[in-house]
Amino acid sequence: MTTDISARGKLPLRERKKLRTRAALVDTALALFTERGFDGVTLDELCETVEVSKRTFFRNFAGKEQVVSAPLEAMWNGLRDDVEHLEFGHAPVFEVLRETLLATLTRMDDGDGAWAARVRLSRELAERTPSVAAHELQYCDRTSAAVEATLRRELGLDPGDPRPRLALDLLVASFHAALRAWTARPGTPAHTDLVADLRAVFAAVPEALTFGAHGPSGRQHHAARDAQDE
Amino acid sequence: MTTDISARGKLPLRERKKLRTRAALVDTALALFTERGFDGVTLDELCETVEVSKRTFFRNFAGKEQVVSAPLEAMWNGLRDDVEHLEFGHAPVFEVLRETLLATLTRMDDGDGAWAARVRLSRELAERTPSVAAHELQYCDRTSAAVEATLRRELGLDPGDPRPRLALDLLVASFHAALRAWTARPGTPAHTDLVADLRAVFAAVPEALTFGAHGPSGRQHHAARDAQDE
DNA sequence: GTCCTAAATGCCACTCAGTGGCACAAGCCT
DNA sequence: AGGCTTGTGCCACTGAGTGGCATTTAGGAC
Repeated sequence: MTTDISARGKLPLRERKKLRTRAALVDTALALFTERGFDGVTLDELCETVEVSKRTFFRNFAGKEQVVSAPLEAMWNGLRDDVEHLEFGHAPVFEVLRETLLATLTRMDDGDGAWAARVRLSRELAERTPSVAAHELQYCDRTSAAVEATLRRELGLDPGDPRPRLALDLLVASFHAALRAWTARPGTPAHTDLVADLRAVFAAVPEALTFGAHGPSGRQHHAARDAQDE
Repeated sequence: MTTDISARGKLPLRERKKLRTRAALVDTALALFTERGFDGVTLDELCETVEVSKRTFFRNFAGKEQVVSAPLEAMWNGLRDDVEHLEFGHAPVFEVLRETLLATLTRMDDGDGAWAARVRLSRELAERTPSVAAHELQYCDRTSAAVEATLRRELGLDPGDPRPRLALDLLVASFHAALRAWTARPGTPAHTDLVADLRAVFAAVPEALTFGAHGPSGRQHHAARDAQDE
């Protein structure tokens, strides 16, 4: 089977149909689950609405939870791929990863805010559905493990060195903090708001190790809130 | 119903029987799942072996995964409770949390290594069973959210301040890194080895933000390995 | 010790996510 | 157009998980 992508700039019909089915399942799931709850909608109902068989559903998604977390998984996949092509200079690895995640996140913007809208719905469902949250965390963890392996390989790091994984886990924690701040914003926050919130959280990272009950850092802990005025 | 604990230093029979049932389910599950895989043992089989009904199983555990992650959940519960009773001085919050987790972890040592043995089995199952790993991560995340709320309340922190959660997530990431190092040790590592590994990871934390591809930190990144010689 | 009540357990029927097998349909290539 | 590969739908099934309810067990009052 040859696929003449470069000549026609298009995926084969098979691939296009598959992507359309996936997208239809994601969008319909997010809408129905948001309206009636994750457990309030069976997969039979979802598949009937989209007019595919349940067997097809499971050919596209590993489980019910994954249809909800697909938008965020796409971003983590993007980060994993981006890190594969990174050039590491002398800068701290955490700094490089930070900029990479910001770039990856920025690139998820499809221009019409569709991705951001999906992520919002997905996030809200995750907050009220433990199994969805669990699935997302595990997917993220697995991606981090893959990225860690890349870092070790590219940087020639010792297998016992905990620093790469700590850096990655802090990167992920920052993203999750930004996501929480973003979904807590009033109204319908935009993609750019999420990027801004992530920047603000990154700015607060060094102080995560040093802030105290009463310290001289009081002025700076408004960083996350100030970013919302941009 | 009055329970005369202080007078006799004992839990009521009902509570004791319940704890015994729980422990039997955990130990049997860990043994059977380790031998035949998580998916290779049904709950019907597990309950028949322990001689309780499946209904009772679900009165004790929220799901099949939780019977595996129960030992670690006990530790996170301990940390959550310990943080409720913390005195915060002027030290950095991360430092206080660090010492608290070390104390909590140390206290999980029951003297005969039983808890550590359960955690090892649990950890190994989690590594080869995504749904177990997912459940653990979500439980941990939920506990972190509870601890974060305590920190905010006790320290009078702003709801938008990302630092407490970042500190907590870094604490958790450190524990997971230590757990991975510990289970990777040859032989049957002891409870004290886990404490040592956690100390070593904590020592590496500041550098997680600063290490680079080629930097002047090369000497210190053996901290995790040196701890294994203690 | 007896009796009553609260709490725990077991049994049962059931739902629904998830799986595997296989026939049929659709797309691709020559 | 024909043949082959890939994708889909149908179906039967398993096992985690749930709710209802009868029975058993433990606890407390007298």
